[in-house]
Amino acid sequence: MQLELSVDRSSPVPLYFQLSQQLEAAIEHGTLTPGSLLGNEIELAARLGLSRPTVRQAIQSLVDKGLLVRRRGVGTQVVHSQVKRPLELSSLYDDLEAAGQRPATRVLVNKLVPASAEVAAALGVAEDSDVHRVERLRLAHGEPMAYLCNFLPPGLFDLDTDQLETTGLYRLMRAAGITLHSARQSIGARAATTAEADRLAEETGAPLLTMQRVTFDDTGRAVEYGTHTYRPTRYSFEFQLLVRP
Amino acid sequence: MQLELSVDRSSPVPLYFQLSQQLEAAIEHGTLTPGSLLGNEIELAARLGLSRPTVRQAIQSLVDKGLLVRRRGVGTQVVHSQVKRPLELSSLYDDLEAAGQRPATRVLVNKLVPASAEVAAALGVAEDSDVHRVERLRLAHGEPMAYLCNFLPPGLFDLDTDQLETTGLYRLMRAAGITLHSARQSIGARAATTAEADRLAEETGAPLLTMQRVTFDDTGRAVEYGTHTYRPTRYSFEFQLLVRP
DNA sequence: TCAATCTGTATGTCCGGACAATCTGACTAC
DNA sequence: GTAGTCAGATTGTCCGGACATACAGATTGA
Repeated sequence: MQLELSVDRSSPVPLYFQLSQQLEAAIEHGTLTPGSLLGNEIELAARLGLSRPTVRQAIQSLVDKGLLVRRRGVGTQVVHSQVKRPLELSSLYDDLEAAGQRPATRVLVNKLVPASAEVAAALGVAEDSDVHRVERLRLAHGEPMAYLCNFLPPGLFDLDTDQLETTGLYRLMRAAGITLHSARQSIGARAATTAEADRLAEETGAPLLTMQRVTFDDTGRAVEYGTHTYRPTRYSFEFQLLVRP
Repeated sequence: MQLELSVDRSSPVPLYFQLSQQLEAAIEHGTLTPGSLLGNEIELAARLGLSRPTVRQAIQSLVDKGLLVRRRGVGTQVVHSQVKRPLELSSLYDDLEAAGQRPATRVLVNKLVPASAEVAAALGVAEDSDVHRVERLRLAHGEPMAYLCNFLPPGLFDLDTDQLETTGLYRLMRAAGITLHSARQSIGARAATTAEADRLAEETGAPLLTMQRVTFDDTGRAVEYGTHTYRPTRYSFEFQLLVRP
């Protein structure tokens, strides 16, 4: 049976993107079964009235996502394994929301403070210069899940406490026109101090999962530095990795 | 000043790859400074005697690596931030070796065992069928750093204890012709049991960093399932993430 | 003075074709 | 029977061109 594919040339959506989305949907939906050959590019292009480079571009984007594997002389196959999504720069808020956990946020602190040496180094600003300090408690089902402490350089965008309570920090940044580009992360663990334990309803000395992150926008500016602690009984980092070819 | 670029058409190395490597080296070396424009593609292609698609392919590969940013109507810029390497599917052995830590491995167990339900589900084999069980202690500077417990389906390759002591598991798999494709990881934390604490020279109840991982090859087979525990005072997961556009 | 418009420039998308490299499977020779 | 060889199939690389689109800065108008 042939897969039903078609493209709309009057649409402003690029042709290769239309095709890659349809293929991805077919894989997701199970119409294209794992291990099945995709059929050769030439014929596929002819069937759709597209050129081979356009078809290749569509296929390539799915190869980059890890959904397809190409083999010279063989063809293009759907990957067997259950690839869900290759690790993205995710926000805890979005993750929880996607998991249907209806996250809540309590803003504990939202003020300007002088940058410590550590924060200044991470954000690339002068020591003791003003930076935003935001402390938040993230809850799911009424239970505390994580304590988030973030520092942001001033003047980036308006840090409204009400907005911080109803959405995630990354979403606010994107809405403010900031193009996130990359982040440097560090995940570790340590025993909870008494203050940390109190905030997260754990006991002193209980194991905590920690994450530090500096996020950069596409101009190379550091736009956020965060120190987060998670309750390991409630949260763990799950992600899919791709081997870079 | 113009960057010195050249391609060797007699080389079997693809032209776009030659170019991307030279550009990457120039960025690494500082010849191309962060924020500098790369010069437009048309002229670059003309200067090198290449076509624009080839130049674009070279540039695109560096954009995918996060080293360059393209802006329509503006040009292609070198990213400011200190991108080191976007998260790879790394092996602890390679990581330690790259950090100059001269890792040592002590193989505690290397035998065939019947697969438990958990292992069978992860590897996609029948329950109670034979699988390899490998337990290793990874040390750096004579200090235990991590306890690694791995399960592998039988018949993949020869699991030699001596080789396991002198190199990493991933390197052995690659050497055996297995093409690693993706992995599903989960990073968490928990308190050490007495047995775990003894192995890692920690105290019972001390926080441990945990990682579970299933690795797949390019045919979709699960080739390895691992449960690792790390001493958080000695090890943390550090990596760079890219925002997928 | 400030805002809207225009224009140049650079990347984004798309085409059609050509040849090379590699894998699979069948055929052939020993 | 086994190993080597060959042919077909399919992706990999590369070319040259065309037009669309978006951004930045200069120009123009109010």
